[in-house]
Amino acid sequence: MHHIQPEQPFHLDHTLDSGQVFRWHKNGHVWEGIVNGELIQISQNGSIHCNCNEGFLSTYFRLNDDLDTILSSIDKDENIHKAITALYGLRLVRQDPWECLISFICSSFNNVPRIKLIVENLSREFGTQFHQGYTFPAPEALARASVKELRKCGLGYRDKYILETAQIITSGLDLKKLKSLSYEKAKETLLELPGVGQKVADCVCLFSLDKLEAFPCDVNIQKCVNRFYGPCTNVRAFGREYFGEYAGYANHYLFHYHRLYRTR
DNA sequence: GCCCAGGGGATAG
DNA sequence: CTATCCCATGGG
Repeated sequence: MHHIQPEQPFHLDHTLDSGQVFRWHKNGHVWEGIVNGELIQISQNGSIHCNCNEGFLSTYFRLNDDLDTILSSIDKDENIHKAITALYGLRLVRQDPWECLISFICSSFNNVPRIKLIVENLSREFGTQFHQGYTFPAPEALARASVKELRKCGLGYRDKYILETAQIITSGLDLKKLKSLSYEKAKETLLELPGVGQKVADCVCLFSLDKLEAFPCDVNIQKCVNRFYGPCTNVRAFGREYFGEYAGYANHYLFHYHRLYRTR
């Protein structure tokens, strides 16, 4: 077990319970998740206690992002200010692009507990078993699955999206290479995948491709923006222009705050 | 039982 | 281009 005192503001519960990741579960005071094929155990009691090294923590939890500078830059009004105050230390996570893509295709017209259920089912059925659980399925494993097998995981009508997207990836689309493209170009590529629309593409850009200006727009964010900032036809564009280069942080603070307190 | 969920695709206008 | 409609499933 390592004991680490982060230099950066870091609130573990807000970070892992905010609907950006789906393979983390809290047992008592310890969060457990399978990342890059390994079981990570992490808790926070003043300092961070974990079975991983500081390099992993820094990469996965984006500890090189200067959160105070970022939050200052998005702290534009009383509404976002309340979310920042309530959720201070919430960090965006740097996920694996493939896992992020599949997870958010599953997220459409779905709720968080059920997204978690589906992702666990997929991992159990198509991942690789190791001594502490199942890895997230490789693209090849999903690409050679049958629609019926996928449907058994609870995917519903999304089964074809998952299968066809997996087949496109295995036939030569390297998601990690999208990191080197601009936000617009990366998103354009993602939008060609079945089951990927504006919202899912923005989530993949924000949570796995380092495109911090992405401003995913779901029904919650739509309601937030309309209530706080008035009628708005293009919420994505509004978010990017209003909050700036770190609009994605503003988006996630608003999203989680709205979900916690159900401010209809 | 009922309502709804971090939407996307197809179709019509 | 925008407006509807439908989609499977199970948590709350």
